Amino acid sequence: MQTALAAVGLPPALATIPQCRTPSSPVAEAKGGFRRTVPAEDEIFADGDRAGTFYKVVSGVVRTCKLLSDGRRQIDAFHLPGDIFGLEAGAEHRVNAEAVTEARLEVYRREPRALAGDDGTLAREIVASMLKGLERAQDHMMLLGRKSARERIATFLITFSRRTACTGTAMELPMSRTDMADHLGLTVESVSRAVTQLEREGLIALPPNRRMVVLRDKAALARSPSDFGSRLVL
Amino acid sequence: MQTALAAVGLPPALATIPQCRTPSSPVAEAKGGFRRTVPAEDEIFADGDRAGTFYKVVSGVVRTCKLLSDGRRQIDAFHLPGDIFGLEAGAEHRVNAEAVTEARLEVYRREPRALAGDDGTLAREIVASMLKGLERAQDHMMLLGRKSARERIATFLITFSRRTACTGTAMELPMSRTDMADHLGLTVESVSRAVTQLEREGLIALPPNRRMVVLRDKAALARSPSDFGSRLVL
DNA sequence: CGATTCCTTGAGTCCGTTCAAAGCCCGTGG
DNA sequence: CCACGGGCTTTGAACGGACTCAAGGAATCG
Repeated sequence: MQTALAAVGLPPALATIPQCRTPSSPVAEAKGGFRRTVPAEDEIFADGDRAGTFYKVVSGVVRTCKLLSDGRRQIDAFHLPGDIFGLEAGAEHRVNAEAVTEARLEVYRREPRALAGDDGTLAREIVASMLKGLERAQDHMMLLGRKSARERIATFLITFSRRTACTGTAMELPMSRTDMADHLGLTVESVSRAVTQLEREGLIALPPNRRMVVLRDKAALARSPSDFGSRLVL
Repeated sequence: MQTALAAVGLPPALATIPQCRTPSSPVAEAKGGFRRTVPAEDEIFADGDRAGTFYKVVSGVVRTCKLLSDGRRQIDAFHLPGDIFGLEAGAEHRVNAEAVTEARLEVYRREPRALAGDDGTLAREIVASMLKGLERAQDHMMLLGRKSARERIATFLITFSRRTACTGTAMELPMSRTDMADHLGLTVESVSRAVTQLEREGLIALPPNRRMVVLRDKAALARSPSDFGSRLVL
């Protein structure tokens, strides 16, 4: 247990965190329910809601986003199975969360009581999730601030394929082009054009079903303009 | 102690974290040193370095950034006194950290030993810092993905004035225009033009010393295109 | 007081947007 | 089984905001 926490670089004692009940049954329970199933496109919580709970994705895909008063939208992240979202520093949520596909969620209460039970697994997950989220946010800020439309699509496809542990070349994109656009800081039209361009270049193939993509050359997609640092591949 | 942690919405038991020594003396110590002073523009750590330590800003300003192989740079955050930076999910740093101004830092070892001593204050700070960092990252992604140059500058000035708890209207910007550009996803020229535009509009004033700004109308600066959600001001 | 560096300004270009329309899936119902 | 309808996606043409390239100005430092 200690080693696990140490692995994410934080004190082993963190493992004592509990306070959030460990789910027991795989299906929804009476009292409040530890699980929740949300239909595609339904809201999970809204910006401004009291942040009394947070969630872990069991299956499906969730998006968290912010809106400006004039309707502009920024999807800050897509959450895949295993990901934790909805944790806030303050008392209220600061993003909207919606199901992209039908999603099964594990719900955790944020309140201080109910410490008992947990063996620290969840605590470790939470910390790891926060750090991972920050890391993804940093990468995404680089994408939003400095990459071209073509690079954004290429990076997105590669990143998503890695996150879904997609082994082959075919991959399903659960979200619409509009969602991709609002995640990548582009318009739908630009997304479409960039995707088409990658297809013409032979890096990807686009089956009739537009939610599918075939990554024909992952290496080329990944090596658009490489990052410096750790995994620098020269 | 428990209440403090609960305030950030995480289990009180987190407070038991320690593992990172609490600094004792306000000046540099022999063994490894708990404090470190870095001259302006000097590197603190680089992308790819082993992430054996993390830091808290005592005074001065620090920037963390990523680079692409072709030189494009994205500053993901400026860290002000009290902020914690350099915590990583993995074994290596994934950003570069440099001092913007001369900076005094508190250095914490990440290793699992040395649990003793801390009363949980640091643990709470770490968690709060991670959540705060994530929140700022979300806001910044909205800025990078969806806001115009003028809006980016306005948002940046307001956000920075709030973070520095700048009470009056005059504010010092410790970073160069280039740093602002690389933080806001713009070019230096665009930053300069947008700043000039805000001045012409009377929202700000620009003293001869270009590192200074006078926020003549914070309300107008803040209300560019307002966020929805929690603090919605209609 | 000169030199360097940073910041600003100008002119022209380009990428992504906007506006508009057509194409394609897919579900529905005849 | 196929025609129809609606939403999503793609494509086209023109526009515009930020970028690039290039110079000029201002402040700071030696």
